[in-house]
Amino acid sequence: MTQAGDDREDTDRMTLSVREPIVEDSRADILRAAAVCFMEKGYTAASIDDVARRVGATKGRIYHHFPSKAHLFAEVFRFGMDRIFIVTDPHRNTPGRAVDRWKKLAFVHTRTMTNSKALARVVWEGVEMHLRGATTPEQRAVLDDLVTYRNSYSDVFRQTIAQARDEGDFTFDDLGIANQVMFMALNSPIFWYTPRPSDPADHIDNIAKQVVAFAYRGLGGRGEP
Amino acid sequence: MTQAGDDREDTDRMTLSVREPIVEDSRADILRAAAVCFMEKGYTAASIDDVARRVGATKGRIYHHFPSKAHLFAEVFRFGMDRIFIVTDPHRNTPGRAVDRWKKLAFVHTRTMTNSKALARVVWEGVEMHLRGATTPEQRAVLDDLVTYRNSYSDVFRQTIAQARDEGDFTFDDLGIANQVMFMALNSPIFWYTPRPSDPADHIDNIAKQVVAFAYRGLGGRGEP
DNA sequence: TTGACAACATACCGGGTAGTATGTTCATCA
DNA sequence: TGATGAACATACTACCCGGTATGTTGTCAA
Repeated sequence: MTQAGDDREDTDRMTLSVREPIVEDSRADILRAAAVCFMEKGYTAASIDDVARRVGATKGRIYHHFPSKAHLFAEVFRFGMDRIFIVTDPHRNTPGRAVDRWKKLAFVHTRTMTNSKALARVVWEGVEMHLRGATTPEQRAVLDDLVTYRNSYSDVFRQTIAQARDEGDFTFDDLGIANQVMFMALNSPIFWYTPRPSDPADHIDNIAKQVVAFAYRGLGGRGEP
Repeated sequence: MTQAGDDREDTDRMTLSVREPIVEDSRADILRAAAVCFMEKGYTAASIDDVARRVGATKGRIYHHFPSKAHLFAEVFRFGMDRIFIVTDPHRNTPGRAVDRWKKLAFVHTRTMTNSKALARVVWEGVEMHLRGATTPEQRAVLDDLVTYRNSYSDVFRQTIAQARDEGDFTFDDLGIANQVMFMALNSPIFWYTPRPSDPADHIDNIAKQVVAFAYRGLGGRGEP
């Protein structure tokens, strides 16, 4: 029941993999700072100097690790996608009814998005940039790749709710619309939730629970999740 | 039942009020172009020259009508809020159960948002800018005003769903969370819907209907809206 | 007819920013 | 120990963009 602690991590602590050379720590520091900067100001308004200032360094360090601002952004994007992929992976192919799989997927997804708000916002803006049509062709190529990545993640939910509908647990009309609205509902905390020190420990879980309940019923699920 | 046609207007046709001097047409042209530019590139990336180019003019014309980029943006913001306020106004204080009022409000809101996607996106980004903390104090003041405006609009829905809950037609836990998630669901088409010439005439209505159905059930409404 | 003003266009300036070129320091290894 | 290269910092450039200052054209009223 309580599998808490498996993907818990606050906004300021994100490590790449287990243990890597110091250079990777430096890189990770930059990625974290960049995530916050991009979240606070958006891609265009956030400057490389902003990111450098936040890690207590100068431009030189940034460009030593990343060839361009677009690449830096893309790396944060990928970093965020990796994280959300990893935490949902264990619940992707569990046996049983699809609706039960969905409940766990949705909850873990929402909790992780809310927990790592900065990364989630960068992923969001990355998708937005892709829809708008990124400027340079090189940037375009990098984003294409990542958006494909992100779409494959979306497909996991898409197939799950489709199957749940087939099994009679969900009721909705258009699958594409349902998936989009569901995602917007699940992701909504990254726009209106701001973590405060006074929040109790289970605050985010509580939010995620209510958001998932909304989406569950929105998709036509009966009873309480 | 079918009050269609009262607030229908496509994205490229928005007039200010009924009939005004030519100068106001020129201003309105700029506002329309600015809305599209801000939607396509975002506030920071969209330049005054972009807007000017879109109306087939130069910077001079823009700055003749608007004192600054921030003011131009604010005017589009206000324009969009006015529109959404106007179309929902007739359904705000109708007698009967709150849930019935909500149904009409939500549908008209969603349809209008989807119809005038550009304006809706500008309003969205305006709120975002305010949350991020706008740069200059003057810009801040203008945004404060508009966000208050937009919050008063949000309160209409907030009070409506609160009353509907009191009347036993809706079921949810936290009022604030429910309102936020509901709004995200209702507004979601402005992010994933792109109008195409091949769309049938009732396409947007159809989308709005499904989105409202999702939100209705998400709020705990029973049966079909 | 002329002055005055609206409604722009043109030309220009200054600040900020992505990106580059060039130091500088320090660890490692032959 | 000397050379090499990683990991930065510093200094600089080119460009874009918001804003301004000034020029031009048409209209309208006295």
